[in-house]
Amino acid sequence: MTPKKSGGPKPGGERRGRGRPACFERETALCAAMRLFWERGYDGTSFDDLTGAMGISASSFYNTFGSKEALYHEAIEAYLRVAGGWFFDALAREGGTRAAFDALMAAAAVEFTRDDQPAGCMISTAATQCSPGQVRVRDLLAGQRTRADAALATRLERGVADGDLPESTDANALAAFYGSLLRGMAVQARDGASRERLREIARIGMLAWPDEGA
Amino acid sequence: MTPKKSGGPKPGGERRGRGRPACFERETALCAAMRLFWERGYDGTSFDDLTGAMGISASSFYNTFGSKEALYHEAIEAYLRVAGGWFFDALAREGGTRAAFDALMAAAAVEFTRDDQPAGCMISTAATQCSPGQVRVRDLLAGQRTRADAALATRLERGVADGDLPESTDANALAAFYGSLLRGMAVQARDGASRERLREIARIGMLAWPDEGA
DNA sequence: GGATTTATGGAGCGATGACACCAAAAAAAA
DNA sequence: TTTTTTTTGGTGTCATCGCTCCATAAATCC
Repeated sequence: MTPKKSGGPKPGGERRGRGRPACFERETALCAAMRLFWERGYDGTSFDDLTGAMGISASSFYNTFGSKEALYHEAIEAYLRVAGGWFFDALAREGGTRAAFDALMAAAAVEFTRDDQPAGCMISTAATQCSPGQVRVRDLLAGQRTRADAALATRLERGVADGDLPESTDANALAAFYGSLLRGMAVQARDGASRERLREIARIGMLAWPDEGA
Repeated sequence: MTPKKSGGPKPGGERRGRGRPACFERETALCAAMRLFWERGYDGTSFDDLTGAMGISASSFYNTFGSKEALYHEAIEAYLRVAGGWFFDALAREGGTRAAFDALMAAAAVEFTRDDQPAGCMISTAATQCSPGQVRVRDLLAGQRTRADAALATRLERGVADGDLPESTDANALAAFYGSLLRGMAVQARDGASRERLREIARIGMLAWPDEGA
């Protein structure tokens, strides 16, 4: 255990161990799994599907990711990090609250219909119906959806505080409305709706924005 | 093979055959299957789950309904007939177009949160993500959703013709908006949202109704 | 180079999936 | 009662599921 390591002990996140190095990149494999889960859902994606798309063997899979369910957890995190950034970006953006939601809904129309990704949203439409054995996965997804709505509500509350919205605004109800609309748009996208059609839905959704006079 | 049939060949729909009568009612068993599919989805529901809930054996199942997929088709029809009537009733109701959609959205909030039924909608949230092997089921569901949106659009077009909506109204886009919102509400219901919360979402959705002045 | 450490491919496990078959049972018709 | 028709329970089949084990290959450290 003399500190004469070859290069550095752990230069960043890259592990420089002693044994044989892996012949795949963890992040790349994870993204492949994410796309597959996104496209097919949790139990629509089999072990063999996963190892095939990730380009690794069953044993590599198991001692790198632990289990299918653990991988799904990581895939969700990867989704939020890699493909779901637009959601949080729109909420964090400068400018008025209405402009933020306008941008959010417009971004959803674009992101749900990218031809380099599966249609719709990985989380919005996942595990809404499932067998008793997958109740943990369902609760995980339901929790993520609740958190998304909570993020919307937080932004709306800030809008009320900033004077962008009437004092009488029910931020939780309005957040639930926009959250519902986003999820419905995700289903439409999955069923093949065009970007323009989603953009229209988003535009109509903004007509429900609380009036100053309300 | 003498043509001396017993009495009447098929008096109505009630089959009075010669052999042993079934010890279960077809409709009752079908409804039990519908509820199970509604709660757990197509592949979240196993053969054994079904036969158990329906109270019949595997062979009775097979020669009464043909296959799991054929039963699912029948369950969808049963859903539309038994539990989905409110949708078409609201669209067919007397009065203005806006009142019809108001009633529709209010009914959705009620129907999605009945304690004598699974939460949400059997069709809205089903098979949005699935394996390649279940593409037929997915297309069936997507088709039903498309038909629902088409029904909304037809009613809206009538509204335009009746003068209830501005000539400039894009009926297809507006139908897609309300269709999306309904599906999002179904997801919320599945995640445990209360009837009052859904009622609020529906109310906000009606704020997007086209202005006469638009 | 030799020892050590780690990843890899492949075979195989028990469980469950949907479905199929068959002899026995039950009820109407003759 | 006998015949005919149909349902029924039980058992079996074949595929797939997620997962595990083990001998081997490939790197690093001494």
